[in-house]
Amino acid sequence: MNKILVIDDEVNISEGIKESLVSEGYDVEIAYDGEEGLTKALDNKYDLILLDVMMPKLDGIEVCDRIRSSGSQVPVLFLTVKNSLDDRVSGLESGGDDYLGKPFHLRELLLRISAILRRSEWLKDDNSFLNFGKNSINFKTYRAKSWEGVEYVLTHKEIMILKLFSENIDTVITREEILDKVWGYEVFPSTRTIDNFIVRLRKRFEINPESPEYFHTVRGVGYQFFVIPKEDNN
Amino acid sequence: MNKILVIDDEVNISEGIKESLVSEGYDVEIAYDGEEGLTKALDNKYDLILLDVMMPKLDGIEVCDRIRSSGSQVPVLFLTVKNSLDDRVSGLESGGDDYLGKPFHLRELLLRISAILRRSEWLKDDNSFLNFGKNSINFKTYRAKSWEGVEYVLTHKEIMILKLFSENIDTVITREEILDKVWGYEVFPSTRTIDNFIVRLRKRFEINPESPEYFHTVRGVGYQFFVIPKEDNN
DNA sequence: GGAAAATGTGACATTTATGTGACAATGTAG
DNA sequence: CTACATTGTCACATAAATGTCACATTTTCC
Repeated sequence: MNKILVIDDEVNISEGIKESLVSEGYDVEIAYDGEEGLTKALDNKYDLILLDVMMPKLDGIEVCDRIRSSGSQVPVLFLTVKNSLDDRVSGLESGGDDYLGKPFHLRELLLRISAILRRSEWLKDDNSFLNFGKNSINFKTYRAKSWEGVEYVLTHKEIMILKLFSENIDTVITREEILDKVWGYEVFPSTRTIDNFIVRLRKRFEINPESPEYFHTVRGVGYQFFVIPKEDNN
Repeated sequence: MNKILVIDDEVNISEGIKESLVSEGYDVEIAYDGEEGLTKALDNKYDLILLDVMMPKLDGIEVCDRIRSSGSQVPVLFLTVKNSLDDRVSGLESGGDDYLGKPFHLRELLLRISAILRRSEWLKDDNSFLNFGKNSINFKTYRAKSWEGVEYVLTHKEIMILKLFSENIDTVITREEILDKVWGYEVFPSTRTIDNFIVRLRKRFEINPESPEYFHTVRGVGYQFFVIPKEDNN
């Protein structure tokens, strides 16, 4: 069950939200000011934080900054009053967080929450390893060891692409699907970008990048990843 | 072809969306207010509904709720204006809906639509295989095994044509239909091209390409594909 | 605030799936 | 049986897709 922390000093709002979320099956806790919220958030046990921007003591932006500087990557959805949306919020928004202007449709809130959780769920699964040939990838630590024994620390996008491949071994994946899953809907890099990431992966993990064994091109469509099963030489 | 219903009272927006979607190969209808939209939606013949939240007469949330309470599970993608007012707490039930804030990038809209349709297609039926005689085609991996045990990696067009056949077994398909479905509306190769693809398919999958068992010519019209059911030799 | 890393873009080289046309074979109408 | 239209088949041309690199831009981290 997904755990959500609501940080909002307006009791009727936070209680209302809690009630709705609970009835949707979420596990919800409330904090009534920034300090309390920050303390709870640092427990690091939530899947999502709903954060009011305007609060006494410690405002939402500040709370978020501190959460981030503690190293936590938990998604934060800001609740802002219309027109008080200051620039700092929109800046943060692009960093993976989202915001919703108050007052809002409850339904819209629910939709956003489920969208955010759906996305963050993706990297969380514990299929944390991928081995192909003599290469191995650890999705939790972002580390990889290539066939020639070189250790790499992979970047976020590299890991995401590998993760997508690892979940769709053998399947032809279109560039569009890769964009959807890895980049999301709101950014539109050119499809050449994908090709470039493939090039990098090949350089690292293919013995002959020119005639790939694992990362195959499917002309006119996208890419396809096979794992050639390890031979058991017992 | 996927049918999409657009419900939006802003004519320039809905027309614009329609135009783009049509050029992407979707079949689109528009409703200009909630009531009309609801009526059409209840026909239950759409694969996806794009629904503006703010509309006269009957707002989007209400329309969606009524669609849901009619028992329909059609995916609904809301188009919401960020910061929109109206804090009415509505009946809520998130049936796999998504939302998109206006104004939005056209490309983002298209991506979401194709993602949603892909998802619901997936649920429908797993048409990822085709077997005829001793041949087998895997549409996910683009691989095929012929009757004589040869493995082929098929190209995109080959797969698309086979897919078309597999969805229209026993039906005579005209060359024009093949062009529409496989090549789309914006390219016009000569119809001889199709014949060539048929030749290739026959070479690969027919025991006697000269007297085909599966890929039949229908003179003056097009082609027709049968699957001769596998004999169970118990 | 600046350096380093990550990501994105565009130009150019390379590859190849697709498309074309010539000609052969085949079916069909009269 | 003949003539004409349609389709089969092949070899080859080519436009479009991808590979590749160097550099631009953005983000991250001290």
